[in-house]
Amino acid sequence: MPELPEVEIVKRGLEEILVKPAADIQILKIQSSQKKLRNTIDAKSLRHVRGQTIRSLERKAKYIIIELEDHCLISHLGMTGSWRREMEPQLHDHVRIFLSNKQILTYNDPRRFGIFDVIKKSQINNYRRFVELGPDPVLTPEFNGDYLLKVAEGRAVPIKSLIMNQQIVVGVGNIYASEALFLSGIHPLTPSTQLTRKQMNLLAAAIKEVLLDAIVCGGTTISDFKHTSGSSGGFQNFLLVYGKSLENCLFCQTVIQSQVIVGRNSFWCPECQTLM
DNA sequence: CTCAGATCCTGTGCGC
DNA sequence: TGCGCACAGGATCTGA
Repeated sequence: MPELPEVEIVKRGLEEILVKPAADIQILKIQSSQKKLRNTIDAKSLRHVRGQTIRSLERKAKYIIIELEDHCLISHLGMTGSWRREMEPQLHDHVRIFLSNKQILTYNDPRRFGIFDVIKKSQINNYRRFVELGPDPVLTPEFNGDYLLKVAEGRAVPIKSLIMNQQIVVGVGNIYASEALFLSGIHPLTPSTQLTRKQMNLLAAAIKEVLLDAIVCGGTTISDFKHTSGSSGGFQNFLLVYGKSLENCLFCQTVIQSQVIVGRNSFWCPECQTLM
């Protein structure tokens, strides 16, 4: 479900609920389903955050961080995770946060590929899931063509796999990888080592552009991505190749191809995207 | 070390 | 209508 734009939209939605109201909001209680997500939620750590005031929200890669006084709540939406503000419980609710303003914030995740963790604020830079993350294409200027050229050295992987590797660059998932490669005219199977500086410049710019455009549109809803408010995204109406196999390329009318590349379905226009 | 493939889950949609 | 299968937006582990 969620790549960088969707996570950014959810983070902004949570900000509206938790940070924007004039009065500070405290956490009264957190309940966990005790079912395993990617991690097991430590019941003891949930008790530590009782009574703490919510300070701020942050997005790091595809993670959302809710900063409290001494602790942070860290969540990752996996494939099917969502946050919503609603009193009624639903199937696959895993974390329910009872707030001092009498609202309930719930993390729901049918496939349970998501993550919910509580850590001390002082430990955030040592948090194991954060230590090997690459630069953020939206937030950091160090992500550019020169950077991609440098990290591609000695890598035999197809370029699509390279840009989906969160150690190389964060936030790009299966939809936006296909879209960015289309925008930059690069075939997804091109070996990373073979791309020129010019192509890497185009690719870095395309990644930034597509992620920012998708944020402006409120993210991409293919089947179940929802804002915290319950509304859907809009970028699915502007996808150029993802999910469009056998349709015609918008620019040249050539039939769009698809193929599984390193385990993920991939889409491209064989005319606009040439294999080197 | 690098890489491809399997794996963790549930829900949905398709063909038969 | 019902069943079985393929597939889905991610990250991590295994074994070659």
